[in-house]
Amino acid sequence: MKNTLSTDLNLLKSNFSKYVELTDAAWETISSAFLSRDIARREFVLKKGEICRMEGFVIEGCFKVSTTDQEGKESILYFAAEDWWLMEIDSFLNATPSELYIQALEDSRVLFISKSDKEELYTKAPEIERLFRIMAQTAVAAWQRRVVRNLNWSAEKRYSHFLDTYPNIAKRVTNKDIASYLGITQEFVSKLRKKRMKEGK
Amino acid sequence: MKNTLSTDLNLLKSNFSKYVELTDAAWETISSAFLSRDIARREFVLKKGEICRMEGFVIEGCFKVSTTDQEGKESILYFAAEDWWLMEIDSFLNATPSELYIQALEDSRVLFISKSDKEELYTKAPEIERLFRIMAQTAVAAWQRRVVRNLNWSAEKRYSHFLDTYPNIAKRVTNKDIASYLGITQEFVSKLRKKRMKEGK
DNA sequence: CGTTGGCTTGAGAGGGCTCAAGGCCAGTGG
DNA sequence: CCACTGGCCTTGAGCCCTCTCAAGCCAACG
Repeated sequence: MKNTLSTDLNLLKSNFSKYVELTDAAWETISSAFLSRDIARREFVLKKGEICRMEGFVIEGCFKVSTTDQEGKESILYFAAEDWWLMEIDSFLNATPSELYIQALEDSRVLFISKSDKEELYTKAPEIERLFRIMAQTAVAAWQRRVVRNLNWSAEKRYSHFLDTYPNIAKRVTNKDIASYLGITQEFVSKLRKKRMKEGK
Repeated sequence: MKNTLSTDLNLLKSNFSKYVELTDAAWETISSAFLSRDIARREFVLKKGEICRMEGFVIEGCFKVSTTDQEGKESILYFAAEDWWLMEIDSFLNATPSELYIQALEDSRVLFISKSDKEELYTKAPEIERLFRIMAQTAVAAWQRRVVRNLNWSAEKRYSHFLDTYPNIAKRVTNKDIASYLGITQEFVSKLRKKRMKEGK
Protein backbone atom coordinates (compact mmCIF):
# COMPACT_ATOMS: atom_id res chain seq x y z
CA MET A 1 0.00 0.00 0.00
CA LYS A 2 2.86 2.34 -0.64
CA ASN A 3 2.75 3.44 -4.26
CA THR A 4 1.25 6.64 -5.55
CA LEU A 5 -1.65 6.85 -7.94
CA SER A 6 0.66 7.73 -10.78
CA THR A 7 2.76 4.58 -10.42
CA ASP A 8 -0.46 2.58 -10.25
CA LEU A 9 -1.59 4.15 -13.49
CA ASN A 10 1.69 3.29 -15.13
CA LEU A 11 1.02 -0.38 -14.49
CA LEU A 12 -2.38 0.00 -16.13
CA LYS A 13 -0.87 1.82 -19.08
CA SER A 14 1.68 -0.86 -19.68
CA ASN A 15 -1.06 -3.49 -19.49
CA PHE A 16 -2.97 -1.65 -22.23
CA SER A 17 0.13 -1.38 -24.33
CA LYS A 18 0.17 -5.17 -24.70
CA TYR A 19 -2.92 -4.81 -26.83
CA VAL A 20 -2.87 -1.43 -28.59
CA GLU A 21 -0.84 1.73 -28.78
CA LEU A 22 -2.65 4.65 -27.22
CA THR A 23 -2.15 8.30 -28.03
CA ASP A 24 -1.39 10.54 -25.08
CA ALA A 25 -4.78 12.18 -25.48
CA ALA A 26 -6.58 8.82 -25.36
CA TRP A 27 -4.58 7.77 -22.35
CA GLU A 28 -5.48 11.00 -20.53
CA THR A 29 -9.14 10.38 -21.19
CA ILE A 30 -8.96 6.80 -20.04
CA SER A 31 -6.82 7.16 -16.99
CA SER A 32 -8.98 9.91 -15.52
CA ALA A 33 -11.90 7.48 -15.38
CA PHE A 34 -10.17 5.08 -13.00
CA LEU A 35 -10.30 5.31 -9.23
CA SER A 36 -8.01 3.57 -6.78
CA ARG A 37 -9.49 1.60 -3.90
CA ASP A 38 -8.06 -0.56 -1.13
CA ILE A 39 -9.72 -3.91 -0.51
CA ALA A 40 -9.16 -5.90 2.67
CA ARG A 41 -8.40 -9.60 2.71
CA ARG A 42 -11.58 -11.68 2.52
CA GLU A 43 -13.64 -8.72 1.34
CA PHE A 44 -16.00 -9.33 -1.59
CA VAL A 45 -15.85 -6.98 -4.54
CA LEU A 46 -18.86 -8.73 -6.03
CA LYS A 47 -21.23 -11.44 -4.86
CA LYS A 48 -23.38 -13.85 -6.80
CA GLY A 49 -26.76 -12.28 -7.52
CA GLU A 50 -25.55 -8.69 -7.49
CA ILE A 51 -25.35 -6.58 -10.62
CA CYS A 52 -21.76 -5.84 -11.55
CA ARG A 53 -21.24 -2.12 -12.13
CA MET A 54 -17.44 -1.91 -11.94
CA GLU A 55 -14.44 -3.40 -13.62
CA GLY A 56 -11.14 -3.50 -11.84
CA PHE A 57 -7.46 -3.77 -12.59
CA VAL A 58 -5.38 -5.26 -9.80
CA ILE A 59 -2.40 -3.16 -8.73
CA GLU A 60 -1.42 -5.12 -5.66
CA GLY A 61 -2.77 -8.19 -3.90
CA CYS A 62 -4.68 -11.19 -5.13
CA PHE A 63 -8.30 -12.16 -5.82
CA LYS A 64 -10.28 -15.22 -6.73
CA VAL A 65 -13.16 -15.20 -9.18
CA SER A 66 -15.45 -18.12 -8.47
CA THR A 67 -18.93 -19.55 -8.52
CA THR A 68 -20.83 -22.16 -6.56
CA ASP A 69 -23.33 -24.84 -7.55
CA GLN A 70 -26.55 -25.80 -5.76
CA GLU A 71 -24.73 -28.01 -3.27
CA GLY A 72 -22.37 -25.18 -2.47
CA LYS A 73 -19.35 -26.67 -4.21
CA GLU A 74 -17.02 -23.91 -5.34
CA SER A 75 -15.36 -23.61 -8.75
CA ILE A 76 -12.65 -21.03 -9.23
CA LEU A 77 -12.54 -19.52 -12.69
CA TYR A 78 -9.30 -17.66 -12.18
CA PHE A 79 -7.00 -15.94 -9.78
CA ALA A 80 -6.22 -12.30 -10.38
CA ALA A 81 -3.02 -10.87 -8.94
CA GLU A 82 -1.08 -7.78 -10.00
CA ASP A 83 -1.58 -6.81 -13.65
CA TRP A 84 -4.82 -8.82 -14.04
CA TRP A 85 -8.37 -7.74 -14.64
CA LEU A 86 -11.32 -8.34 -12.38
CA MET A 87 -14.59 -8.57 -14.22
CA GLU A 88 -17.85 -10.40 -14.40
CA ILE A 89 -18.28 -9.82 -18.11
CA ASP A 90 -21.82 -11.13 -18.42
CA SER A 91 -23.26 -9.18 -15.52
CA PHE A 92 -21.37 -6.04 -16.45
CA LEU A 93 -22.35 -6.19 -20.12
CA ASN A 94 -25.99 -7.12 -19.74
CA ALA A 95 -26.80 -5.84 -16.24
CA THR A 96 -27.94 -9.31 -15.22
CA PRO A 97 -27.38 -10.80 -11.74
CA SER A 98 -23.81 -12.00 -11.38
CA GLU A 99 -23.04 -15.72 -11.50
CA LEU A 100 -19.69 -15.05 -9.89
CA TYR A 101 -18.08 -14.03 -6.66
CA ILE A 102 -15.00 -11.85 -6.64
CA GLN A 103 -13.12 -11.97 -3.36
CA ALA A 104 -9.81 -10.64 -2.12
CA LEU A 105 -7.39 -13.30 -0.88
CA GLU A 106 -4.95 -10.67 0.40
CA ASP A 107 -5.08 -7.00 1.30
CA SER A 108 -5.18 -5.45 -2.15
CA ARG A 109 -5.40 -2.30 -4.19
CA VAL A 110 -7.43 -2.02 -7.37
CA LEU A 111 -8.11 0.60 -10.03
CA PHE A 112 -11.84 0.61 -10.71
CA ILE A 113 -13.87 2.03 -13.57
CA SER A 114 -17.63 2.26 -13.42
CA LYS A 115 -19.86 0.93 -16.14
CA SER A 116 -21.20 4.36 -17.06
CA ASP A 117 -17.70 5.84 -17.28
CA LYS A 118 -16.63 2.97 -19.46
CA GLU A 119 -19.58 3.42 -21.79
CA GLU A 120 -18.63 7.06 -22.05
CA LEU A 121 -15.06 6.16 -22.92
CA TYR A 122 -16.26 3.99 -25.79
CA THR A 123 -17.99 6.97 -27.34
CA LYS A 124 -15.21 9.42 -26.56
CA ALA A 125 -12.31 7.45 -27.95
CA PRO A 126 -12.59 4.74 -30.60
CA GLU A 127 -9.23 3.32 -29.50
CA ILE A 128 -10.91 2.15 -26.31
CA GLU A 129 -13.42 0.12 -28.19
CA ARG A 130 -10.54 -1.42 -30.09
CA LEU A 131 -8.56 -2.03 -26.92
CA PHE A 132 -11.34 -3.92 -25.22
CA ARG A 133 -12.23 -5.76 -28.42
CA ILE A 134 -8.71 -7.12 -28.62
CA MET A 135 -8.56 -7.86 -24.91
CA ALA A 136 -11.79 -9.83 -25.14
CA GLN A 137 -10.66 -11.74 -28.22
CA THR A 138 -7.39 -12.61 -26.53
CA ALA A 139 -9.38 -13.79 -23.54
CA VAL A 140 -11.55 -16.04 -25.70
CA ALA A 141 -8.45 -17.77 -27.03
CA ALA A 142 -7.16 -18.26 -23.49
CA TRP A 143 -10.46 -19.72 -22.28
CA GLN A 144 -10.48 -22.10 -25.20
CA ARG A 145 -7.06 -23.39 -24.22
CA ARG A 146 -8.28 -23.85 -20.66
CA VAL A 147 -11.23 -25.90 -21.93
CA VAL A 148 -8.91 -28.15 -23.92
CA ARG A 149 -6.75 -28.76 -20.86
CA ASN A 150 -9.78 -29.68 -18.81
CA LEU A 151 -11.12 -31.95 -21.53
CA ASN A 152 -8.20 -34.25 -21.94
CA TRP A 153 -5.54 -33.66 -19.35
CA SER A 154 -5.29 -35.70 -16.16
CA ALA A 155 -5.48 -33.99 -12.78
CA GLU A 156 -1.77 -34.56 -12.32
CA LYS A 157 -0.93 -32.87 -15.62
CA ARG A 158 -3.23 -29.93 -14.88
CA TYR A 159 -1.66 -29.53 -11.47
CA SER A 160 1.87 -29.51 -12.85
CA HIS A 161 0.87 -27.12 -15.59
CA PHE A 162 -0.62 -24.77 -13.02
CA LEU A 163 2.50 -24.80 -10.88
CA ASP A 164 4.72 -24.24 -13.89
CA THR A 165 2.59 -21.53 -15.46
CA TYR A 166 1.61 -19.56 -12.36
CA PRO A 167 4.34 -20.23 -9.79
CA ASN A 168 3.72 -16.79 -8.38
CA ILE A 169 0.03 -17.54 -7.78
CA ALA A 170 0.61 -21.09 -6.56
CA LYS A 171 2.75 -19.81 -3.70
CA ARG A 172 0.09 -17.42 -2.47
CA VAL A 173 -3.14 -19.38 -2.52
CA THR A 174 -4.32 -22.37 -0.50
CA ASN A 175 -4.29 -25.91 -1.82
CA LYS A 176 -8.01 -25.93 -1.42
CA ASP A 177 -8.34 -23.02 -3.84
CA ILE A 178 -5.95 -24.65 -6.27
CA ALA A 179 -8.18 -27.72 -6.13
CA SER A 180 -11.27 -25.66 -6.93
CA TYR A 181 -9.43 -24.08 -9.83
CA LEU A 182 -8.37 -27.44 -11.22
CA GLY A 183 -11.70 -29.15 -10.65
CA ILE A 184 -10.38 -31.76 -8.20
CA THR A 185 -10.61 -32.31 -4.46
CA GLN A 186 -8.38 -30.80 -1.85
CA GLU A 187 -7.41 -34.28 -0.69
CA PHE A 188 -6.26 -35.26 -4.13
CA VAL A 189 -4.16 -32.13 -4.51
CA SER A 190 -2.46 -33.12 -1.29
CA LYS A 191 -1.67 -36.55 -2.72
CA LEU A 192 -0.40 -35.11 -6.00
CA ARG A 193 1.83 -32.77 -4.08
CA LYS A 194 3.27 -35.61 -2.04
CA LYS A 195 3.92 -37.55 -5.22
CA ARG A 196 5.79 -34.62 -6.74
CA MET A 197 7.96 -34.36 -3.65
CA LYS A 198 8.96 -37.98 -3.87
CA GLU A 199 9.81 -37.61 -7.54
CA GLY A 200 12.29 -34.89 -6.62
CA LYS A 201 10.03 -31.82 -6.70
CA MET B 1 -27.78 -24.93 -51.44
CA LYS B 2 -30.86 -23.16 -52.69
CA ASN B 3 -30.90 -19.71 -51.17
CA THR B 4 -29.70 -16.55 -52.81
CA LEU B 5 -26.89 -14.38 -51.54
CA SER B 6 -29.39 -11.84 -50.28
CA THR B 7 -31.21 -14.33 -48.04
CA ASP B 8 -27.84 -15.48 -46.75
CA LEU B 9 -26.94 -11.92 -45.87
CA ASN B 10 -30.22 -11.50 -44.03
CA LEU B 11 -29.23 -14.30 -41.71
CA LEU B 12 -25.93 -12.55 -41.05
CA LYS B 13 -27.69 -9.25 -40.47
CA SER B 14 -30.04 -10.73 -37.94
CA ASN B 15 -27.09 -12.37 -36.17
CA PHE B 16 -25.42 -8.96 -35.86
CA SER B 17 -28.64 -7.44 -34.58
CA LYS B 18 -28.38 -9.62 -31.48
CA TYR B 19 -25.40 -7.53 -30.45
CA VAL B 20 -25.78 -4.01 -31.87
CA GLU B 21 -28.06 -1.98 -34.09
CA LEU B 22 -26.43 -1.13 -37.37
CA THR B 23 -27.23 1.80 -39.60
CA ASP B 24 -28.06 0.97 -43.20
CA ALA B 25 -24.85 2.59 -44.28
CA ALA B 26 -22.75 0.48 -41.89
CA TRP B 27 -24.56 -2.66 -42.97
CA GLU B 28 -23.85 -1.87 -46.64
CA THR B 29 -20.18 -1.47 -45.86
CA ILE B 30 -20.04 -4.68 -43.88
CA SER B 31 -22.10 -6.92 -46.09
CA SER B 32 -20.13 -6.09 -49.19
CA ALA B 33 -16.99 -7.54 -47.54
CA PHE B 34 -18.46 -11.04 -47.22
CA LEU B 35 -18.22 -13.72 -49.86
CA SER B 36 -20.27 -16.88 -50.06
CA ARG B 37 -18.54 -20.22 -50.51
CA ASP B 38 -19.70 -23.83 -50.61
CA ILE B 39 -17.76 -26.35 -48.56
CA ALA B 40 -18.05 -30.08 -49.09
CA ARG B 41 -18.53 -32.57 -46.26
CA ARG B 42 -15.19 -33.53 -44.68
CA GLU B 43 -13.41 -30.54 -46.24
CA PHE B 44 -11.11 -28.55 -43.97
CA VAL B 45 -11.55 -24.80 -43.82
CA LEU B 46 -8.47 -24.59 -41.63
CA LYS B 47 -5.85 -27.04 -40.43
CA LYS B 48 -3.59 -26.96 -37.40
CA GLY B 49 -0.38 -25.14 -38.24
CA GLU B 50 -1.86 -22.93 -40.95
CA ILE B 51 -2.33 -19.21 -40.49
CA CYS B 52 -6.00 -18.31 -40.32
CA ARG B 53 -6.83 -15.50 -42.74
CA MET B 54 -10.63 -15.77 -42.89
CA GLU B 55 -13.54 -15.73 -40.55
CA GLY B 56 -16.77 -17.40 -41.53
CA PHE B 57 -20.44 -17.29 -40.70
CA VAL B 58 -22.30 -20.53 -41.31
CA ILE B 59 -25.40 -20.21 -43.48
CA GLU B 60 -26.10 -23.87 -43.96
CA GLY B 61 -24.46 -27.10 -42.84
CA CYS B 62 -22.37 -27.96 -39.83
CA PHE B 63 -18.71 -27.78 -38.80
CA LYS B 64 -16.54 -28.93 -35.96
CA VAL B 65 -13.75 -26.83 -34.47
CA SER B 66 -11.22 -29.08 -32.80
CA THR B 67 -7.63 -29.69 -31.82
CA THR B 68 -5.47 -32.73 -31.17
CA ASP B 69 -2.82 -33.53 -28.60
CA GLN B 70 0.53 -35.27 -29.15
CA GLU B 71 -1.02 -38.73 -29.04
CA GLY B 72 -3.56 -37.68 -31.64
CA LYS B 73 -6.49 -37.55 -29.26
CA GLU B 74 -9.08 -35.09 -30.53
CA SER B 75 -10.88 -32.44 -28.46
CA ILE B 76 -13.80 -30.62 -30.00
CA LEU B 77 -14.16 -27.03 -28.88
CA TYR B 78 -17.51 -26.44 -30.50
CA PHE B 79 -19.86 -27.33 -33.29
CA ALA B 80 -20.94 -24.55 -35.64
CA ALA B 81 -24.19 -25.00 -37.53
CA GLU B 82 -26.40 -22.31 -39.11
CA ASP B 83 -26.09 -18.89 -37.48
CA TRP B 84 -22.75 -19.66 -35.83
CA TRP B 85 -19.31 -18.23 -36.39
CA LEU B 86 -16.23 -20.10 -37.50
CA MET B 87 -13.03 -18.59 -36.26
CA GLU B 88 -9.64 -19.38 -34.86
CA ILE B 89 -9.40 -16.19 -32.90
CA ASP B 90 -5.78 -16.52 -31.83
CA SER B 91 -4.39 -17.35 -35.26
CA PHE B 92 -6.56 -14.74 -36.95
CA LEU B 93 -5.70 -12.00 -34.48
CA ASN B 94 -1.99 -12.60 -34.17
CA ALA B 95 -1.15 -14.35 -37.43
CA THR B 96 0.29 -17.28 -35.51
CA PRO B 97 -0.02 -20.92 -36.63
CA SER B 98 -3.45 -22.27 -35.84
CA GLU B 99 -3.93 -24.65 -32.92
CA LEU B 100 -7.28 -25.70 -34.36
CA TYR B 101 -8.85 -27.61 -37.18
CA ILE B 102 -12.09 -26.44 -38.73
CA GLN B 103 -13.81 -29.15 -40.72
CA ALA B 104 -17.21 -29.49 -42.40
CA LEU B 105 -19.35 -32.33 -41.09
CA GLU B 106 -21.94 -31.79 -43.85
CA ASP B 107 -22.06 -30.07 -47.21
CA SER B 108 -22.20 -26.45 -46.13
CA ARG B 109 -22.31 -22.84 -47.20
CA VAL B 110 -20.42 -20.10 -45.43
CA LEU B 111 -20.05 -16.34 -45.70
CA PHE B 112 -16.36 -15.52 -45.40
CA ILE B 113 -14.56 -12.29 -44.66
CA SER B 114 -10.82 -11.94 -45.07
CA LYS B 115 -8.59 -10.56 -42.37
CA SER B 116 -7.57 -7.55 -44.43
CA ASP B 117 -11.17 -6.70 -45.28
CA LYS B 118 -12.10 -6.98 -41.65
CA GLU B 119 -9.28 -4.72 -40.58
CA GLU B 120 -10.50 -2.22 -43.14
CA LEU B 121 -14.03 -2.41 -41.75
CA TYR B 122 -12.76 -1.57 -38.30
CA THR B 123 -11.32 1.68 -39.58
CA LYS B 124 -14.28 2.48 -41.84
CA ALA B 125 -17.06 2.00 -39.34
CA PRO B 126 -16.64 2.27 -35.58
CA GLU B 127 -19.85 0.27 -35.11
CA ILE B 128 -17.97 -2.77 -36.35
CA GLU B 129 -15.37 -2.48 -33.70
CA ARG B 130 -18.18 -2.26 -31.18
CA LEU B 131 -20.01 -5.22 -32.72
CA PHE B 132 -17.02 -7.51 -32.48
CA ARG B 133 -16.11 -6.23 -29.05
CA ILE B 134 -19.51 -7.22 -27.75
CA MET B 135 -19.47 -10.51 -29.62
CA ALA B 136 -16.11 -11.37 -28.08
CA GLN B 137 -17.18 -10.37 -24.58
CA THR B 138 -20.31 -12.47 -24.91
CA ALA B 139 -18.14 -15.35 -26.04
CA VAL B 140 -15.88 -15.00 -22.99
CA ALA B 141 -18.89 -15.36 -20.70
CA ALA B 142 -20.01 -18.46 -22.61
CA TRP B 143 -16.56 -20.07 -22.40
CA GLN B 144 -16.45 -19.39 -18.69
CA ARG B 145 -19.73 -21.23 -18.23
CA ARG B 146 -18.34 -24.11 -20.25
CA VAL B 147 -15.29 -24.29 -17.98
CA VAL B 148 -17.49 -24.43 -14.88
CA ARG B 149 -19.50 -27.29 -16.35
CA ASN B 150 -16.33 -29.20 -17.10
CA LEU B 151 -14.91 -28.52 -13.67
CA ASN B 152 -17.64 -29.95 -11.52
CA TRP B 153 -20.24 -31.75 -13.58
CA SER B 154 -20.21 -35.50 -14.10
CA ALA B 155 -20.05 -36.93 -17.60
CA GLU B 156 -23.69 -37.92 -17.33
CA LYS B 157 -24.78 -34.41 -16.43
CA ARG B 158 -22.70 -32.87 -19.21
CA TYR B 159 -24.15 -35.30 -21.71
CA SER B 160 -27.74 -34.52 -20.67
CA HIS B 161 -27.03 -30.82 -20.74
CA PHE B 162 -25.62 -31.10 -24.24
CA LEU B 163 -28.66 -32.99 -25.52
CA ASP B 164 -31.03 -30.53 -23.88
CA THR B 165 -29.17 -27.42 -24.99
CA TYR B 166 -28.24 -28.41 -28.52
CA PRO B 167 -30.82 -31.00 -29.62
CA ASN B 168 -30.43 -29.76 -33.16
CA ILE B 169 -26.68 -30.43 -33.13
CA ALA B 170 -26.91 -33.70 -31.21
CA LYS B 171 -29.03 -35.20 -33.98
CA ARG B 172 -26.55 -34.38 -36.69
CA VAL B 173 -23.18 -35.36 -35.29
CA THR B 174 -21.68 -38.73 -34.39
CA ASN B 175 -21.49 -40.04 -30.84
CA LYS B 176 -17.76 -40.06 -31.23
CA ASP B 177 -17.75 -36.32 -31.87
CA ILE B 178 -20.10 -35.71 -28.95
CA ALA B 179 -17.64 -37.65 -26.81
CA SER B 180 -14.74 -35.46 -27.96
CA TYR B 181 -16.80 -32.38 -27.19
CA LEU B 182 -17.64 -33.60 -23.69
CA GLY B 183 -14.17 -34.89 -22.90
CA ILE B 184 -15.20 -38.53 -22.47
CA THR B 185 -14.80 -41.69 -24.52
CA GLN B 186 -17.05 -42.84 -27.28
CA GLU B 187 -17.71 -46.08 -25.39
CA PHE B 188 -18.89 -44.21 -22.35
CA VAL B 189 -21.25 -42.04 -24.39
CA SER B 190 -22.74 -45.25 -25.69
CA LYS B 191 -23.31 -46.45 -22.15
CA LEU B 192 -24.80 -43.16 -21.02
CA ARG B 193 -27.15 -43.24 -23.97
CA LYS B 194 -28.29 -46.75 -23.11
CA LYS B 195 -28.90 -45.67 -19.54
CA ARG B 196 -31.05 -42.75 -20.68
CA MET B 197 -33.12 -45.09 -22.85
CA LYS B 198 -33.87 -47.36 -19.91
CA GLU B 199 -34.85 -44.41 -17.76
CA GLY B 200 -37.49 -43.50 -20.33
CA LYS B 201 -35.55 -41.28 -22.76
C1' DC C 1 -18.05 -57.38 -51.89
C1' DG C 2 -14.27 -56.21 -49.07
C1' DT C 3 -13.04 -52.40 -46.25
C1' DT C 4 -13.61 -48.69 -43.28
C1' DG C 5 -15.65 -46.31 -39.51
C1' DG C 6 -19.25 -45.77 -36.08
C1' DC C 7 -21.85 -47.99 -32.40
C1' DT C 8 -22.42 -51.42 -28.73
C1' DT C 9 -21.22 -54.52 -25.04
C1' DG C 10 -18.36 -56.71 -21.55
C1' DA C 11 -14.40 -57.50 -18.45
C1' DG C 12 -10.98 -55.55 -15.93
C1' DA C 13 -8.31 -51.64 -14.22
C1' DG C 14 -7.36 -47.20 -12.32
C1' DG C 15 -7.83 -42.30 -11.44
C1' DG C 16 -9.96 -39.56 -8.47
C1' DC C 17 -13.79 -39.29 -4.92
C1' DT C 18 -16.01 -39.72 -0.21
C1' DC C 19 -15.68 -40.16 4.45
C1' DA C 20 -13.32 -39.97 8.65
C1' DA C 21 -9.65 -38.90 11.76
C1' DG C 22 -5.72 -36.28 13.42
C1' DG C 23 -2.32 -32.48 13.48
C1' DC C 24 -1.33 -27.79 12.90
C1' DC C 25 -1.74 -22.92 12.75
C1' DA C 26 -4.09 -18.26 12.82
C1' DG C 27 -7.60 -15.57 14.52
C1' DT C 28 -10.60 -14.35 18.32
C1' DG C 29 -12.58 -13.55 22.78
C1' DG C 30 -12.16 -13.66 27.60
C1' DC D 1 -1.73 -14.04 27.44
C1' DC D 2 -4.11 -18.25 27.06
C1' DA D 3 -7.74 -21.29 25.69
C1' DC D 4 -10.75 -22.08 22.16
C1' DT D 5 -12.35 -22.42 17.66
C1' DG D 6 -12.36 -23.05 12.84
C1' DG D 7 -10.03 -23.78 8.68
C1' DC D 8 -6.43 -26.01 6.23
C1' DC D 9 -3.53 -29.92 5.22
C1' DT D 10 -2.53 -34.80 5.38
C1' DT D 11 -3.32 -39.74 5.33
C1' DG D 12 -5.84 -44.07 4.82
C1' DA D 13 -9.60 -47.22 3.45
C1' DG D 14 -12.96 -48.20 0.35
C1' DC D 15 -15.57 -47.24 -3.58
C1' DC D 16 -17.39 -45.63 -7.99
C1' DC D 17 -17.12 -43.30 -12.23
C1' DT D 18 -14.91 -43.57 -16.28
C1' DC D 19 -11.18 -45.58 -19.06
C1' DT D 20 -8.75 -49.23 -21.81
C1' DC D 21 -8.85 -53.10 -24.49
C1' DA D 22 -11.12 -56.41 -27.24
C1' DA D 23 -14.70 -58.32 -29.89
C1' DG D 24 -18.74 -58.22 -32.84
C1' DC D 25 -22.27 -55.93 -35.63
C1' DC D 26 -23.92 -52.94 -39.10
C1' DA D 27 -24.22 -49.22 -42.65
C1' DA D 28 -21.75 -46.62 -46.01
C1' DC D 29 -18.69 -46.56 -49.67
C1' DG D 30 -15.28 -47.43 -53.25
